[in-house]
Amino acid sequence: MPPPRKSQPLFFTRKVKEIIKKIPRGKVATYGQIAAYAGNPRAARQVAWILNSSSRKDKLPWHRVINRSGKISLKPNHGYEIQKMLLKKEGVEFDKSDVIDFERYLWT
DNA sequence: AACCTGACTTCGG
DNA sequence: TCCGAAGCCAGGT
Repeated sequence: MPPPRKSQPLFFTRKVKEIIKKIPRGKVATYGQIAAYAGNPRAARQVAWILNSSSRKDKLPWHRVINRSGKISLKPNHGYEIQKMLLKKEGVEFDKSDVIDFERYLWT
């Protein structure tokens, strides 16, 4: 007989992880965008939580996720510089205000 | 077991 | 046009 399955609600989390893994190298996505793809346009917050919670163990490209303003949401000395470095490493450019150009780098 | 919080986004006044 | 509040899911206290 089949083993008991984990609770259903993890659907979103799983979906979000799948999507994040699909973000190609050198591209970025926003929290809201990912949430929308996962089925809940307003679940952007959970996306952030998932990254903070499972980015390490699931090897997610967390650095490719930024906020709607095209900027990094992490605070300086709390990952901001690391994320910026990782993106630059992939060829993503930042303007004078540290904003990423969606026209060029947003993953659709 | 209930309440709080979080790397955000959107809607209403 | 700007500011305040709600919304969403899961994990931690």
